[in-house]
Amino acid sequence: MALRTISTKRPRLADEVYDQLVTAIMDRDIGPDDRLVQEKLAAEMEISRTPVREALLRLEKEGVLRVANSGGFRLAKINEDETRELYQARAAIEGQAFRILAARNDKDEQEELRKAIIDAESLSNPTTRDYFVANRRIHRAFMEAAGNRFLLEMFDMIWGRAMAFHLFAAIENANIASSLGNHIALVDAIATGDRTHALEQLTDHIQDGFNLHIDGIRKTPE
Amino acid sequence: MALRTISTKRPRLADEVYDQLVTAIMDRDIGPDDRLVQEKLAAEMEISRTPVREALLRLEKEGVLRVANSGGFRLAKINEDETRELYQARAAIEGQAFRILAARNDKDEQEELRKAIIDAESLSNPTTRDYFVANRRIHRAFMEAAGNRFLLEMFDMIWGRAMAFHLFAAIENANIASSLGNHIALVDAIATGDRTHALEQLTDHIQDGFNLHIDGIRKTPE
DNA sequence: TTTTGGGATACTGTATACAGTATTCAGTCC
DNA sequence: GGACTGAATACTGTATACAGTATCCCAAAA
Repeated sequence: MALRTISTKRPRLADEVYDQLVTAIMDRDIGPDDRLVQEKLAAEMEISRTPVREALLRLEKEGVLRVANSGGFRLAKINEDETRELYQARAAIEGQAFRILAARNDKDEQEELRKAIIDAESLSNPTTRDYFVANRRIHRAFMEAAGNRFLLEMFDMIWGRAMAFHLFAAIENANIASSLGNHIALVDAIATGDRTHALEQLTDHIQDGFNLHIDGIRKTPE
Repeated sequence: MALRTISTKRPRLADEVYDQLVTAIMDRDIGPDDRLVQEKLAAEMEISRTPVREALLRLEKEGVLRVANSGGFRLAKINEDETRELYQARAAIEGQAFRILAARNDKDEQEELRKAIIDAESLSNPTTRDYFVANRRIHRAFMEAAGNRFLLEMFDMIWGRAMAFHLFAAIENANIASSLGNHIALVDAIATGDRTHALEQLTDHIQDGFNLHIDGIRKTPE
């Protein structure tokens, strides 16, 4: 007899709260001016403060929220310097994954990646958020293929941060469509098996993204 | 009147618990066979379960602890594959920092680093833990110099994980002294201003550390 | 001896209660 | 009117209480 073990993780309200907050942030239901207060949120969701507190503290530790000086939490803000540092970190993480992929140079794997890219890019009537999500999904596919759980974890941290910082809000003001579409070229670069070349291609790609963001930020009205 | 603002962060018991657990893990007071139970810990520290719970959940999210199947938390274990992945991630993060430092090539900065290394390496009658701490401090100095807060954050994550995994326990069985002492050479590599060269030196250095660990793990009795 | 049933136990997650501190605001004095 | 004082308020952190579920253990049956 070979029965699979049942995924034995009981649902926790804290996770639910966490997810709701994250999507609320992505959907801009929570903006930089909103103050998140444990009691208020708990009342609104009709649960106790305990799980709300847990979720908020988690988001704070992740750098998504900051304690407001007058109690409660606010969205963390990011400036141009931090944006640059975030992209630098991104290059480090994703660059390593690309080196791994190019060294392995597995054709089947590359075919999978191509399919994933095409699938993610087939958007009908996309919003800015859709673009963000698709882009993230594509890049995450590369990371998953590389198969290093720590790199993947850090990837998630960085992109979660980007989400929290409303970085993609800035993109609204830029030409976002141009940032999608070069992804197949990245797979091609991996397929050459040349680690340096693959890394260069990715670095350029990320640099493009960075420039896009900076343009967007500069155009964003205060 | 110019009085300094008082560091306005109230102490939280949860942080205290967290710190105590971390040092207990590093000191091997908590081993892989111990089960950490909220109520027990709370009773022992003579506080309520709430802050204990918070600290435990944080450590779990950081990958230091795992929920034991019969309730409570256990130290997370690591195998050879994961060790390799951890070092790969390390190379990505610290490598990026080295590239930044080499590109900047600031002589004063390098002098500071040399001093920091000499200071950290002057150990009298050191234990394995002392070596680990010194090594961590040295490498962290490089990261701080690079000045990217996200890279630094990820560095802490990785080294925290290494600590939790008792990776340095494995080193006990290897020749640890040989892993210290090459750090000045790393600064020299940065000082050439050649990014590729600096990166190579670091990669070798990390590879040495990895080999040391693997040797240690293989020698470790089950 | 091995299996099965059921109750005790252990432990977590959630709710609620309590205490302490920072912030706000109204009232008072100049 | 503006500055200061003290009380009310708002909010967090910690403690305690409660409920539900998985695990363990022992007695009884096959």
